[in-house]
Amino acid sequence: MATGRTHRPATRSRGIPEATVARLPLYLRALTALSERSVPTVSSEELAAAAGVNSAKLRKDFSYLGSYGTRGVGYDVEYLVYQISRELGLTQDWPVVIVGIGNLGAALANYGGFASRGFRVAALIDADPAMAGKPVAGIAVQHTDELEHIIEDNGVSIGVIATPAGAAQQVCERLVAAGVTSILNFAPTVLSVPDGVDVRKVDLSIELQILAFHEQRKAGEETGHESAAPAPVADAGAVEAGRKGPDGDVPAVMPA
Amino acid sequence: MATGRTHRPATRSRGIPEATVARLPLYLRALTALSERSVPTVSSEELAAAAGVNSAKLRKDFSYLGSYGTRGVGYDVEYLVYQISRELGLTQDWPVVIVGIGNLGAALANYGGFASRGFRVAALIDADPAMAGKPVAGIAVQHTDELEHIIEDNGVSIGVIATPAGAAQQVCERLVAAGVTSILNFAPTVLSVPDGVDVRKVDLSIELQILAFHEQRKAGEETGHESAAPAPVADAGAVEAGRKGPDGDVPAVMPA
DNA sequence: ATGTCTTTGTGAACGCGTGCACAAAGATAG
DNA sequence: CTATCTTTGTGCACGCGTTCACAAAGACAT
Repeated sequence: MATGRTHRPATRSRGIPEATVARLPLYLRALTALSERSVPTVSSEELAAAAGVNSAKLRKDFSYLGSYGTRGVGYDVEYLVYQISRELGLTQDWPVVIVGIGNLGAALANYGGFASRGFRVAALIDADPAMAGKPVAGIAVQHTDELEHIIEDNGVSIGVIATPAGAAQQVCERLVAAGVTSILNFAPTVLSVPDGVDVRKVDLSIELQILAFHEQRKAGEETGHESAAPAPVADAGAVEAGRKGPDGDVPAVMPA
Repeated sequence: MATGRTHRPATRSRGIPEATVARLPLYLRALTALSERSVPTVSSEELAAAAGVNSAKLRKDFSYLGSYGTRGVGYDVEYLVYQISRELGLTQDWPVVIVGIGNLGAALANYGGFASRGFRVAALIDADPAMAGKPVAGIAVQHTDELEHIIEDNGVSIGVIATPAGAAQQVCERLVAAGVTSILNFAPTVLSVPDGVDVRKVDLSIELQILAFHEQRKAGEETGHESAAPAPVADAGAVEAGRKGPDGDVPAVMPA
């Protein structure tokens, strides 16, 4: 998982567990694919396989939405697509602003899946005056000065932050002050926001580090240490990848 | 949270809970910042605030690594940076390949946080012959034909998939066959992999949909429906954002 | 050396999420 | 109409993760 919810500790929304909400988009995607192939119905087993989850879990997830299946048959694909879309709020239009049009921001602006499913890029915003007016993904970039103006005029409630880490908190505060209540943060920083504002983060660096942890573990087991004692460590990994730094006792100095 | 772990149901690695592993990078980042400011020690309270978590949780997390704190004082910043780095496997070099050099792939290649902390972009791979040889982020893009060759020669065990959804599973299989055992997937598809291979996914579209769900909920509460009954729904949201589609009973047709 | 004060490390309780396993419900055939 | 077969919906138990609250440990002053 690349993100983590912030705030809202156990405030299960309307009885639908957070874990279930996080899977609904997955089901929706699988269902949309079936719909395009004109498949009329699916069983929980088939759909679960397509979404990569357990069928019992899927049935329980759907049970939170209501009884939309038919016993002995399965679920009506079209109907379920509609119900999930509605539950997720995708039957309405969500204008979104992207702040920080660097490599990543531009990539996001160009991302096709963005436009689909009710999301619409209302504006691209960047602090660099040289960027202003330049078209990215067919939309002219606007200067940060316009931020509040844009949010209010378009009724934007979802903001995407793709700025450098240093600027993220400040941008966040301006977005929130202007009326944004949901933020998707790509900057490698912890954002602090007032209650009522949702933040989800996507952090490449964290994901890689988690993978590295497991990778190291696999390599360690492979070469023999079964580690029952607290810490044999010290020479973990070094698999076939040559290089293995001077694993001394001096704290490694970490850039950025 | 933007991603979700796949496989490895309850295989707690070496006694360190998965949830803790996922937070270690967060602590490391906060600690690194402190280190750069030459702060010698931190209390669990301070560090927890910086990382955006509960102090009790942080202490319990650290307790899985060992007793690295001093009661009455706190934690030695440098020492902790080193211990966490070692635990995460960041004291060694991790060559990484990025497959799919479109907008996103290029953004990832240019991402600074990539190079830091032991990760090194070993190669950029794309299926488009026209891309071959073109430099992106100072590295010449190589053709997909070279994939197996590159993986083996560089001892790559971590792969990043930034291809279109349609190509992801196939690329994944080739990566795994060539020896990659950890995959970070940016393509909006469920990847199926053999046991022993870790997959983490980052999915923009899913994140937005989760935000939309909560956003809709907030808007609904605001305008009055406290929803005790199963489903008053139907006119959720439409806040001040003008547009509100014909919210009829015909299943919405979803592009892509 | 003794006492006070701060902060860690953890035992215990609780709640959420998952998965099993089965009863209920409906389709379908005879 | 009855029997059989399929598939949903869910009660229940279990395990992980979070949080509280406090005892133990060490620093520091006297």
